[in-house]
Amino acid sequence: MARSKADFTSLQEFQESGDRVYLSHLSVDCVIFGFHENSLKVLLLKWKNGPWCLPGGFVKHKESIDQSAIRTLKERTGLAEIFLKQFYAFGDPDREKGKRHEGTWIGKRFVTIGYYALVDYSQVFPEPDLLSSECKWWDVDNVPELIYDHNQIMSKALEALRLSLNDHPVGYNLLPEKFTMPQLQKLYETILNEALDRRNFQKQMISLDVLIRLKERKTGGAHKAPFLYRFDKRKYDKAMKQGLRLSF
Amino acid sequence: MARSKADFTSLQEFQESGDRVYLSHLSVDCVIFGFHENSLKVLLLKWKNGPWCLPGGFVKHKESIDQSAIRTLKERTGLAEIFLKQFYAFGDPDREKGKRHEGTWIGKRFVTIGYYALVDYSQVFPEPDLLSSECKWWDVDNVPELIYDHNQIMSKALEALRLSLNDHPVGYNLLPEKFTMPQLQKLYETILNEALDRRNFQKQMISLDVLIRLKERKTGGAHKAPFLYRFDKRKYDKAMKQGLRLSF
DNA sequence: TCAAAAGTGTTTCGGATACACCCATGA
DNA sequence: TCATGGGTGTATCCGAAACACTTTTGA
Repeated sequence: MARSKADFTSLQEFQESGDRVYLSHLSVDCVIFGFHENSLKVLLLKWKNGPWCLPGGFVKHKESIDQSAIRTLKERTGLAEIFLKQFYAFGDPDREKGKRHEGTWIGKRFVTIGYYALVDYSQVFPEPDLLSSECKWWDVDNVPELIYDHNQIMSKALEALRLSLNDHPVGYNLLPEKFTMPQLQKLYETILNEALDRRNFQKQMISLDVLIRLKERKTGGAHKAPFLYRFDKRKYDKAMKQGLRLSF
Repeated sequence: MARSKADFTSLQEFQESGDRVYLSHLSVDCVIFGFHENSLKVLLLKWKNGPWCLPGGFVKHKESIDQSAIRTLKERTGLAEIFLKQFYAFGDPDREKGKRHEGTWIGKRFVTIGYYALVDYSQVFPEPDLLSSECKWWDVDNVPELIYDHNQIMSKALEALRLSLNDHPVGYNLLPEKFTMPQLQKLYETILNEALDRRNFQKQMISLDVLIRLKERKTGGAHKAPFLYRFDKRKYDKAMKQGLRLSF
């Protein structure tokens, strides 16, 4: 799939005729979550000589907003077929306070649709684009000041993710293919920001009936070797669709 | 507040220069729920010589999307300060299949943001507008075929409303100021589309701590006179903000 | 041999569910 | 007087939460 920014050869051209390729007034912002070293990360972008922001994009004339988010994600992480969820639309007229580029296409007012994504940290090689100088992971509870209302968008995404734990499993795409129960627990604890009982957690996860315990154990570490698990993709997807009833 | 359609004196003018007043490519659609005679109703609009649809509107240049939904609601029901919630954005490029007005402003592709509202049926006097010939309440499980993807939007709104019962009270704005416990129960049963135990329901509602039982009883009907209740607005609002943990 | 992590099972408790009896009212 | 709807209380059950002991491993 083509990179959206590549439709233009310069920022100036982009500012002058974004209209030709994209719907005006409408953007998509992605809160890309990853999990690494027992903490939840977000992928952020830094504008050249500017502030940090969420990776976002615009909506092409014949593209759905979902596709637009998928494309944005692909550009930034190289990943396809990952979990992506629309969570809220942000439409205050002054949400983009301090916006520059007055008079250009990009300088118009934009309503943005927020998506959050869950990706496998270890598979991602962050890359900046035409407009940005850096792209890297930040710890969710230590993000810098972001442009416009992006801090608020991120908070709302995190809140949506937390709420989703009550009726959907999480972990596929966020963890490596094989993982241990303690790893899965750390993930939940990190998202929820609270400690959980080891034994009750295990019972609850197993009762979801989306895990397969492998014969292997994770060796190498000190202490007793934990079992490895993987998700039963079919059952996992079913649970994602149907919804569960858990409580954290 | 001015009626949005009143910014133009004719449909033609509207088609030619909607741009002047509104953001292009962006609309708002409202699923307005009411409760009457033990069934859940939606307020629908009929285009002149055309199909039924959800009341919708466009977003003015200096207006938030929320304000736009509030305005739309006001136009249709005359009501202000009622409960309104954004639930999803619909952005398929071909969601408006069969769209007319090719080449005009209104004929462009629109991404629409869905809101649902809960209103007191008895306070509403539906009125059509410039573009529509009829405006009336329909039973939610008996709506006609709607334009574009509006049936889908309505379903999604209903689903969102059902889900919200799990963590938020409902009834304020949807019921008259004073109401009986059986009325409240009917409301829940209607939204959830299932029967609930009378005694357990009452216990659950009282445990929410948002109701005030009045001295009066509802007289006039046959049989034993039920108590009247009203909501404790302060506690109700708090519960709306904080969220509850119920289960239906 | 010991500290630290991981595997597993039992008890307890509270909230949800199921259920029954009495009361008021108009027909 | 009786059918219908409304008010209230209690027993039960299931799932969540609390909790303890054993096993493995490298240091």
